[in-house]
Amino acid sequence: MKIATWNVNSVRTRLEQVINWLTENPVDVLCLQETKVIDQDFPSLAFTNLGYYPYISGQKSYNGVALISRQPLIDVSAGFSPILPGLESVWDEQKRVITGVIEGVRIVNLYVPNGSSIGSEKYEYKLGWLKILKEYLQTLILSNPAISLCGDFNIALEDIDINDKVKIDNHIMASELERQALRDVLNVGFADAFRKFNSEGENYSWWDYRTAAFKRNLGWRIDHHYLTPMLYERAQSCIIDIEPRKLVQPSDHTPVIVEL
Amino acid sequence: MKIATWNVNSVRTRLEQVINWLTENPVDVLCLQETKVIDQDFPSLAFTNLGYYPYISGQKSYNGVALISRQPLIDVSAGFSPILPGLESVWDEQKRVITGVIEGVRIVNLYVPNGSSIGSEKYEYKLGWLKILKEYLQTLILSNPAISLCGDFNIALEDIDINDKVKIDNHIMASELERQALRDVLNVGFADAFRKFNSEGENYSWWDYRTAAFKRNLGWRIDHHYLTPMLYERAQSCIIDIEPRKLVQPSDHTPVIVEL
DNA sequence: GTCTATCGCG
DNA sequence: CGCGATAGAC
Repeated sequence: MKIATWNVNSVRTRLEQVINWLTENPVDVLCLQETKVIDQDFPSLAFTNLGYYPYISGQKSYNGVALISRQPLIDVSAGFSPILPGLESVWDEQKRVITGVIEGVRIVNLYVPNGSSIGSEKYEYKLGWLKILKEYLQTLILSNPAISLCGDFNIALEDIDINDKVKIDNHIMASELERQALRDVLNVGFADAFRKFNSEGENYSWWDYRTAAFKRNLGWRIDHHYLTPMLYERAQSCIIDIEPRKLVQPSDHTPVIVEL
Repeated sequence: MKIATWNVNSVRTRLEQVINWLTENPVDVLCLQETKVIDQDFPSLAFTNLGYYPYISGQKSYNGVALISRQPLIDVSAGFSPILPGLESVWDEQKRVITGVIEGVRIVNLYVPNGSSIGSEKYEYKLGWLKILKEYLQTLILSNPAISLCGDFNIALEDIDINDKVKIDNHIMASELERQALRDVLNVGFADAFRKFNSEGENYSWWDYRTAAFKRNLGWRIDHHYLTPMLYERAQSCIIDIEPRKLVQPSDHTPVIVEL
């Protein structure tokens, strides 16, 4: 089973690229982030025409996640609150979480808040959101220990995941508090699929649109697949496909694919 | 000599279409309106690469005119004030006039104000502008009686120039005051080149983007070539090329070409 | 740099 | 409907 994660930075603007990529790379589940579209305007037909089942959770302008699956998913839900019923609904105003089950594997697709800058209100929101995420995963794992967690985490856990032109010290997406919060999430029982197969640097999934970052390979590895132990053992490969980032009018992120 | 007028509704957005059209239709002078770009950002290179000489007068966002000539032009000037030195400079804030001479023929390229709605401030500006235009042409004609006047006039002089779905009575671009003002301009000594060759209705140069106007052929003939007597006698043809209006992302206007 | 929403304009 | 400008996000 192949699962891909891709922050497409507007599914409508990127639709042709996404459809072309999915045609060339017929993964079982494609996890999209930053779809930037309300559900009624999501271009579902383009995916159903390809034989895929789209499950979507979107909002206007910002955020938005989707699961595009070759087989129907079961136990699909969006947001934290279906799993954490007591939760204040404010945590689900931003559409950043969607999950469903295929062949016994629970796929969780995330768009972690960016955090803007260290110490900002959005930074606090990001840290708080990661705390909720931990509870969410702790709950999910009780009923199904096979979880494949992926998405745009907006965090690079190790310095090797960041190009060396960046002054990492207290940089957003690399600060100790963010890394600590993410490690705390992963301590629920997840391991990084990419690092099972590759311990090299200069493997990035995101390059800023500005300053010709892609051409100079000044990227970050912030899009991840994290697997619970059974799935981690089962994983056959995890690769970053940089081809879509080379196209004209690309997303600033590129797909990462794990094979289970 | 062939002269074309085309309101391109942003020369930058339409650049590929304009270059393709000019390659297929190598007219001697292409008169553009609504270039919507300041002079330093005008895509001159695309035209010089084709062997044309661009003469431009633009502003940010709105208006903007250009003469694209196969031969260098002489006596080029933009705005009314170079010809009417006493004029208040406010009449040249909007870039709507450019002129130059080729083979003894003075080309005048206009983007007449739209006028918004009857009785509005913009309507009064349009009427005032046409008064200045008359003085401008009266002055020009003194030193050169061979004038080819073209552009987007935003006025249909006769009901036959307007599709019959429009309630013409007191419609902007068809009101009696606008028509009177334009007739007054033409009385300086100009005749409509198109009507030398064609007396039929349903010949339009502009179709509103809204309400699928082009598909239903609900157009207006508001882009004109007006000629002083010598040139009118000399005119060989005047045709409207509706092909560019059929393209994807077209201008709402299409070229009109006169052959002298 | 790129994308979205909103606005003025036509 | 489609263009450009602007503001906010990332």
